Amino acid sequence: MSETGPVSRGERKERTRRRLLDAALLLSEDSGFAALSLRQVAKEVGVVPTAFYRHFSSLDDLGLELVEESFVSLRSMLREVRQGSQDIGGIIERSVDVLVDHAHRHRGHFRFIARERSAGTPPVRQAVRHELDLVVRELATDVGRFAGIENWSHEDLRILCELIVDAMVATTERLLLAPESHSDQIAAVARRQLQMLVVGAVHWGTTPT
Amino acid sequence: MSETGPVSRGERKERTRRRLLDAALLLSEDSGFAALSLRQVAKEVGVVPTAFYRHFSSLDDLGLELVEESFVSLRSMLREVRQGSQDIGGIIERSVDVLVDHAHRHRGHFRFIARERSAGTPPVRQAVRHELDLVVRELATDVGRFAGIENWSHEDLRILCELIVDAMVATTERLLLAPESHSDQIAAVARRQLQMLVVGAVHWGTTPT
DNA sequence: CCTTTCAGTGAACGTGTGTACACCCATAGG
DNA sequence: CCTATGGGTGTACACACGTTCACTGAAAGG
Repeated sequence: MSETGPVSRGERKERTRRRLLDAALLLSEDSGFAALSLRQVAKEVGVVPTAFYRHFSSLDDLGLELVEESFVSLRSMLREVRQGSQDIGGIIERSVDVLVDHAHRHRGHFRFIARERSAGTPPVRQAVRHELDLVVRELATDVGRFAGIENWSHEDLRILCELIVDAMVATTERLLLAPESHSDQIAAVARRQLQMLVVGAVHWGTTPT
Repeated sequence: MSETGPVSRGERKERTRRRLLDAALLLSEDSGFAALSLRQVAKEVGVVPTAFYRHFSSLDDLGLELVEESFVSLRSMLREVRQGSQDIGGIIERSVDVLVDHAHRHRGHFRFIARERSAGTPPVRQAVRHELDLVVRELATDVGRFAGIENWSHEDLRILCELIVDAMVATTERLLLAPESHSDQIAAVARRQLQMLVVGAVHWGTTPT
């Protein structure tokens, strides 16, 4: 718990940069990144407004950095999900558990993605949507390995994964906007929704629509 | 096309009120409702800032009004969806067509719902989420009438409809953030996603998970 | 040791913000 | 016709905003 003071100049700079990023993430919780001011962020860090420019050329610049950071968190979650049991029931169980865990541990990042995907200043929004698109693709290659799915068209696979990602983003929002005591119930709903999606996928192509 | 000038005092007031609501909706397109100022809205309407208070006690007050308006649009869409063909394939086709149509005709309202559901000032966000919850419930009573579903638990029905609504909100965002020329492709994806969900629903309970 | 680098300072600018207040004057209503 | 109502105006305030500029002083580096 000892506050190890930074030593070198570079370390000091990095430290302030971090604090700016963290402050921006924290302050945008309430009303979103677009309703954020450079001066608020600087004040929160305890630094004069002009010092901000030593680290970022604009708030949007900082925002894009937050997008990258947030998706590092998101991808670390995906990695943790991948290394697990192989039967479908177990994967769903595990995935939702990991989602709940990561959503709370990286609350700021996950909330940021869910929020700025639709709101936020245009460049930030666009960056988030682009990254989410990549995540959908990655998920598609993972999901494509499952039994009974190998012969799906690339397109159908992407469509299914888009559905999954949208549902999980919505779940994340619910998790982070409700009191933490509701987490178990929200997780139970998410599990059931994934199960429904899996049932749909398993019977896809075998059922006349 | 004739600009019928208002006559009575009440009509004049209502007209200005409308213009304020419309201006707020328009200006919040870019960066969201939370990043909006009273003065911007007043200037857009061509009225002095203090005149705003003759109609709303605060921006949030106006925002809550926009929530109500937006869900009037949303519900008019649901009504239009309901009065249609009865076979499942037809319903999906019709639903997506109506969604695309309404999303473009009431662009502001639909974008507002999708955006402020996760961003936006807390009271507005909360109002949108509450209304969406009601819509999920309404949809559940509709969907519950279908063959092969009558014996579902109330809970499973709600969970399925939450999935559907989340998917359709995500679709709406895609529709309104992409150029209108992509609408057909996005609609095709939405149809396929609804089909997958229906397949899942039809086989729900008959498949061991 | 002496110079250079550079994260952070502090004052200043023009502009935008919410809100208070006294005012105007066309319409509504007796 | 004469009064009262109430949208809308104009001015004013204290404060927040982004950005500029010249500056300081401690660490880096030859």
